[in-house]
Parts: sequence; structure tokens; C-alpha cells
Amino acid sequence: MILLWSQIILEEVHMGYSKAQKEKTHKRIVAIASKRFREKGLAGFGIAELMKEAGLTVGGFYKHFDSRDDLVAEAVSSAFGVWQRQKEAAESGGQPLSFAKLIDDYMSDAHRKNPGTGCAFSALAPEIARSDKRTRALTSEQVRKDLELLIGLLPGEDKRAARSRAILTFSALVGAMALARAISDEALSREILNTVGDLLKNPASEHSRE
Amino acid sequence: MILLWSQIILEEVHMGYSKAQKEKTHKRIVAIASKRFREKGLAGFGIAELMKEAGLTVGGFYKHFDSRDDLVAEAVSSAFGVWQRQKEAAESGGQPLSFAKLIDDYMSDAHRKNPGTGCAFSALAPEIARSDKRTRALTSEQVRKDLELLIGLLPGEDKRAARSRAILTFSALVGAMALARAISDEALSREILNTVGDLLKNPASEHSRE
DNA sequence: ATTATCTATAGATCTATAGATAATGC
DNA sequence: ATTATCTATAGATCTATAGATAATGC
Repeated sequence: MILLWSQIILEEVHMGYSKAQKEKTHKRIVAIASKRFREKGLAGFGIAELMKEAGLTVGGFYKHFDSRDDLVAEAVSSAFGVWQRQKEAAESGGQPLSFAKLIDDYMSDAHRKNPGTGCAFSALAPEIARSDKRTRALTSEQVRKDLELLIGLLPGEDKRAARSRAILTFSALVGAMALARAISDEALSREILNTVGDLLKNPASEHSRE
Repeated sequence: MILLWSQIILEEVHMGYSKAQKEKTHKRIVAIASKRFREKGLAGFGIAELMKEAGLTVGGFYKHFDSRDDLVAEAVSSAFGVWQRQKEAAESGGQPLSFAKLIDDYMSDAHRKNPGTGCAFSALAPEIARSDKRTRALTSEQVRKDLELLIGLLPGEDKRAARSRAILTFSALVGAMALARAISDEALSREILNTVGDLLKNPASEHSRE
């Protein structure tokens, strides 16, 4: 808290009030875009609509971003890292994040119904695949980080096996959530999330929920 | 071949030349849209561009579809079923499709680089999730069909275990391909596809490619 | 007579920019 | 003096429709 206050004061001393204000506005625009992109897709809304939600008008946008693609890169990037944040929150709460807890939260109904605050990969991967090189480079880095995080939650295995299992886990989580959201059948949607979650937590047995 | 000819003749007798012609045109539009949607996304091009590629002009579109959403539903639906077609092709070639072959083809570089002719789920799932109810209902049905097909390629297991494994397989294939396409790092992209492919083919061992 | 397709366009977007206004910061 | 934000708009889209044209099918 003390650190936080000193940061704000430093910003004001070094940057002046309006620059700090601009940065706050910039972050607000990115936060809104980051949520709305996950909810509506990378082409799901226009700049005017975004700026209106931020309490601004369309003309101000280009003092913050050189182009719409700039916003996409920054907002997608800011959508990344949900596992890292979950891990830090769990640790500061005294209960370190477990592999099973990560899986259960990912496969939860709350996550399925709220893409705007959830994993950017299950919400956007195919659209990121069609984005510019810069966004895809940022995505490479994030996949690498998330794999390391998953490997860290899989102790007691040799490094190579843990990496393989992390890659399978990551892929299955993203695919299961993308499929579960794409279908209208509630029962099948829940079956996919529960089945994949159980098998990922207990890969030895193929028999789950009995 | 004889059956094919008699079908064409029957169509001409019953429907008249122009109706048969219209149906052919309709199918051509859907086939192009089906490919381009997978390549560029559901919002990736306009009706004028699509009709131009079909050798037509924009005005004719609405004699074939009530709305753009109608086209999306039909074209996405027509993009489905790649495994069924693969299975039929393999069988008519005398070499029934195996589980391992389906996995290897799915995880191939050819598939990764050619979304337009590949799996509609890995190319479009999050965008389908934002589509209208009708498209999502068609998607439910297709997921069900594809799960049955996968279960049929997994003999020697009890029904429940086979269904669980089919669901994990489907999810992991879709997620791995979506991630592999979203990143710019070629080595990591290939690592994801190879690792997930190996683990899905050999779920007992977590050690692959050695 | 019917209708698939064409040309042309209405009306609603979209991204991006120009120039005015108002606030900070020297 | 600088610049974040505003209003206004250019120019390029987009979906959908109106009305003309040309072909099939009775």
C-alpha cells in the first residue's frame, strides 16, 4: 500500500498530472477493449463504441494508439496472464494454487459464461491466428509462460513428462472451453468440461466420476 | 457413375434446367463461403467479395439466402464433417481409417497451414459461440456425430471409457490446432501438435518420441 | 409468366484525420 | 506552449433492397 502511494507520487512528480491522467485513461481504454474483444471478438465493435464506453469520443483514440491493430495487440496482451494472476492471488491468500484448482476453475460454469474476464486463448485463438505478426509474437511468449506455470504445478515428474503433460493440459483446456461455448446443448457442454477436467486431473485412469 | 447420371436426369425432369442451375450456383456460393470463413473468420469478407469470387454480383445473393446469417449457418454446416469424409474416402480406398491416422492427419503441417479445407472447430469455434442459436444448434449436432465417429475408432474399451477418451481427444485436437496457429514461433507450434498427437495416441505413457 | 441475375443505390456502419477547444505545465 | 479531447467529416466499407434485363418453362 505504501509502495503504491509512493508510485503514484513519483509518477506525478516526474510526469506531471496530465501525463498520469493520460496513462490512466489509456489503461481504461485497454481494459475495456480487452474485455469486449474476449466477449465479442476482435471485429466485434468499433472505435466509437469503445471510446463511448470509456466516457470519451472517437477523435481522442489516435492520441493513444497509432491504429486499431495497435489496440488489438495491447488489449489481447493485457487479456493474457489469468493463470499468473490466479496463482498470485492464491499465494497471497496463503493457499498456493494447485493443478486441480486451476483445472476446476477453468472448467467452471462461471468461466464458460464469462469469456470477457476469462482465458484469452479459448475466446480468441483463431482470430489471433489471423492477426498481425506482432500480436502472434506476443502470443508465442504467453504460451511459453503459461506452459512454465503449468509445469510448476506438476511436481514429482521428470521434466520432459511434465512438459508433455502441460502441453496436453493447455490444449485440452482451450479446446474443451471453445467447444463447450460453441454448442447450444447445455448437457453436452457441461459433459465436455467435466470429462476433460477429470481426465486431465487423473490421466492414469480413463474412468472418471464414478 | 450410372446412379450419378440418373440423378442429374431426374433433377432436370422434375425441376427444370434453371432450378438445377440455381442449385449448382447455390452450392458454389456455399462452398466458397465455407472455405473463406475458415480462412478469414465469420466477419472476414463481405457479400460483394464472395459473389465476385463465385463469378456473380452482389444483387443476386438474396435470391439464395434471406440474410448473411443464413449463409453463415449453411456454410459453417457445410464445413463440418471432415472426419466423416476422411473415413469414407479411406474405406472406399480399402484401408479403413484408424484412430492414429485421424490424429496424424489432424496434427499435420498440411492441416495447420490450410484452415480453409480443414476442421471448422479449430478455425471457428469462438466465433460460432457468438453466432445465432441456429448455427450453435447445428454445431451441437455435429459435435455429437464427431464424438460417435471417434468412439467407433476406439474399440476394445468399455463404452464409457471410450466416450471419455473421445471427448478428451476432440478437445485436445481442437485446442492444440488453435494454439499452434495462433503463435508465430514455428518450433513451439510444431512441438504442441506433435506432443498432443503422441499423447492422444498413447495415453498410458506420458513419455513420447524417444 | 416467372425468376436468376444484373446495375445502382440507400442507409448504416467503419477507420482515420483535420481543426477547434480547453486544460496542464513552463 | 503543449496536448488530450472534442466535433465534424472524408472516404471506404457493409448489408439489404429496388427496379431493369434476360433467360427458362408453360
